[in-house]
Amino acid sequence: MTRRAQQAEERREHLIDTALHLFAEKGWNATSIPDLAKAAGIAQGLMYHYFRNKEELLLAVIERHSFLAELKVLLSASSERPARQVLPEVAQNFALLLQQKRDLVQIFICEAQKNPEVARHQDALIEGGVEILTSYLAVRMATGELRPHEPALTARTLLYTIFMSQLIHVSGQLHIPDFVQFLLQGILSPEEQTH
Amino acid sequence: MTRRAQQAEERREHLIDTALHLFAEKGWNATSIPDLAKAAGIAQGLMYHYFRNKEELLLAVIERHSFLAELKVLLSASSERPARQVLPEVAQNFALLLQQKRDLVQIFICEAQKNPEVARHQDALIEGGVEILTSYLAVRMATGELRPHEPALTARTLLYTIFMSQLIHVSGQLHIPDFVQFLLQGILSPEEQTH
Amino acid sequence: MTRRAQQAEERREHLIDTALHLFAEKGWNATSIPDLAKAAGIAQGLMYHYFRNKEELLLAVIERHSFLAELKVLLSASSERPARQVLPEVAQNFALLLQQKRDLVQIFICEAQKNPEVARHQDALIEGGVEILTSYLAVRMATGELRPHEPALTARTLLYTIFMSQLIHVSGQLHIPDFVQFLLQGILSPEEQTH
Amino acid sequence: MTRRAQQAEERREHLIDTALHLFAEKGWNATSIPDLAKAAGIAQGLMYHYFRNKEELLLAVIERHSFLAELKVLLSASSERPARQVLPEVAQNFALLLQQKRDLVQIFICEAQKNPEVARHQDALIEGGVEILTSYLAVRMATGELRPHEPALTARTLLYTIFMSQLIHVSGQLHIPDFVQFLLQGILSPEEQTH
DNA sequence: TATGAATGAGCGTTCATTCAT
DNA sequence: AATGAATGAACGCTCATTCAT
Repeated sequence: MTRRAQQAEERREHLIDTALHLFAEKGWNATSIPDLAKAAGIAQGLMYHYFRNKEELLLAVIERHSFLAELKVLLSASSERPARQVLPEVAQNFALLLQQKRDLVQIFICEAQKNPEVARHQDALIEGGVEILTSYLAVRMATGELRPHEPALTARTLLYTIFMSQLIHVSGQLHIPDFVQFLLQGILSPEEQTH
Repeated sequence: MTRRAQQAEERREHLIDTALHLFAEKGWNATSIPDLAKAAGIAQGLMYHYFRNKEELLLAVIERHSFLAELKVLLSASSERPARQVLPEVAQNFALLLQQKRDLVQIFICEAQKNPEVARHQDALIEGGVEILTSYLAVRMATGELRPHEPALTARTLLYTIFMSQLIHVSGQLHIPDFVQFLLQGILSPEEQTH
Repeated sequence: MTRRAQQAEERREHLIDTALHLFAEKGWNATSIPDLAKAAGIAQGLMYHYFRNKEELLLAVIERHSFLAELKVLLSASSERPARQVLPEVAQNFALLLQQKRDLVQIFICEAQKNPEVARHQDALIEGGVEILTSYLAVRMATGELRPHEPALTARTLLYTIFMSQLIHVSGQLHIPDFVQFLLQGILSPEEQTH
Repeated sequence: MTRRAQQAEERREHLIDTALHLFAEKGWNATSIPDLAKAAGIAQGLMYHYFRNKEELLLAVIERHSFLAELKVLLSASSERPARQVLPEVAQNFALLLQQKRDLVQIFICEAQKNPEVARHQDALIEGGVEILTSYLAVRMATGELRPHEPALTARTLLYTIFMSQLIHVSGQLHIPDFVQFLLQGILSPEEQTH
């Protein structure tokens, strides 16, 4: 890669990162190209050398910052370790990831209903997360640690609840370790339950 | 009230309802006053006879359509009836209510982060729901139907999960009766569990 | 005059007075009918029962508050009294009148160039003043108190200078008694004066 | 400076000049951006590339066309030449300057009371003129050409009167050479003058 | 690659005015 | 006489986008 191409690539990334913050803060619609150009320190026109238009920039932001990969790593718990150890970790890390990616999450939530492409990404992310967590739970069910039940339900309950608790800014708080314990009580095999 | 004033009141309501749909569909920001006026069949200028500006219209929409009252009725289950009967009903009805109020829910989620007044309304709604459901669960815990645990956790888990499942348009679906059964397994007293 | 007609007349006057202040403060153009109606405590529509439109209101204000009559009284000095007594009084009273009528003066100055009808009124006022003051000076010239000269010049100098000093808000001030003394005496040294 | 930048600069100046005329003709408030853009032959939006808003355009007009410098040159009469030669020239040139700058004068008079920044400029102009003319007169007083008096009074009388005679459109006219002669000489009969 | 001048449509909002009540 | 609902044009201004340089 030439020096020039490298610089261009950096500039592109910089634009995407700037856009991420602005889109999250004010929404895609309310973020203007002048805003963006000023925040990124470039001329307005230059935007259109890197992206066809404002919508493409939105998609680029989402693709660039989508965290499906991180989410998969995070949720790919070693199937040998017990759920009572793994789930609290997974839940906490998931909450942390959402916090780090709060900007993108906001964009997803607001823009998904208006833009089908965004909705596709959102769907892939959530279903990807559900799928991999479900697999893990299924294994733990097979080992007998967890009682027989529909593991996708557990996965959705865990992910949805934590997602919601991060999404909305409410005065009440969800204490995640307690929440996981609570979930576990429901799904552990009777012989695993110690109280 | 004169005929004139009555007609005016109806017009006002009609404007609010029109705005509800458009705001939900395209977002508050992307809904223009010309859009709105055309959809409502009035002149643009008339909007400002009824509302000081576009933001006040948003707040009027939220106040007019806020469903805290309905939510409270819905969640005010008779404390004498057992949770294993009541919770499935409550969950289903909550999901139905969210579906009916989908437009408002979308507005809440998108606009709450940009508009503190909207955030206040959203918070009141959610915490109101959590509170009342928590009370019911506490009673059922006192009767011994539910095992001792933190009832607010159950309330949040139930409401958040259903909320999320209505909020996002994903390919995977959450089957609500199964979800409630799953939750119940975790919180019923051992002697109540029949499987 | 019936009671009703009296009330209507009062209302009309009240509207004119309200308009006078608002027009002077913000200009005719920048004063809106809603502004005016609110300030006068009436409904917008009522304005149009009393005045055909906004421009007619402007003309009504000017006609109602034009002070040509007062000006004439003020400047109609007894021709028997000497100018060295009369002119200081006249100047001071003229300045006072302008101060009282500051609102109307502002309207004249700003609107005269855009509205020929207003210009007509302004012209009548100024030329009326000049004329009557000139007459007085002519008499005093005939008596020999004043040396032979073009009295209209004196009249204009006196009126214009005081008008300007009231019109503009400058940091420097004109002391009117000194100004009149100065006018009376001229500025050349006696030995320079050749006539 | 590149060709582009030069053209831009010219456009900016052209906009200012166009605005000067329109503002003077119709007033700042009554001059719309569409008016202006059409008169200048540009798109409306371009205005905002050159000026932050309509008020900044007004200030740019005033700064660009303010004639304090010209006024100072004009009034900086050689102190060695006698007032009876100099004052008529100064008065005539001042009147000519006001005529050339009629547009700006109109703007000053109308907008100064509503816009403090404009008022500041107006004050600077008038007081600047008064000051420099006063200095000259003081010198001529010191030489003995002019009798002892307050020279600022003469300066204000001369400038104010000429200003007013240019400002208002009245049927009567002020003959400037006669006016200056008159100022120089005073109006009392010699035998009435007591000093 | 990068600039920023230029466009024209569209924004939220205000307005003078009309008119049914 | 008095109201205030209703209109539609116009306002100041911002926008996404284009393009000559």
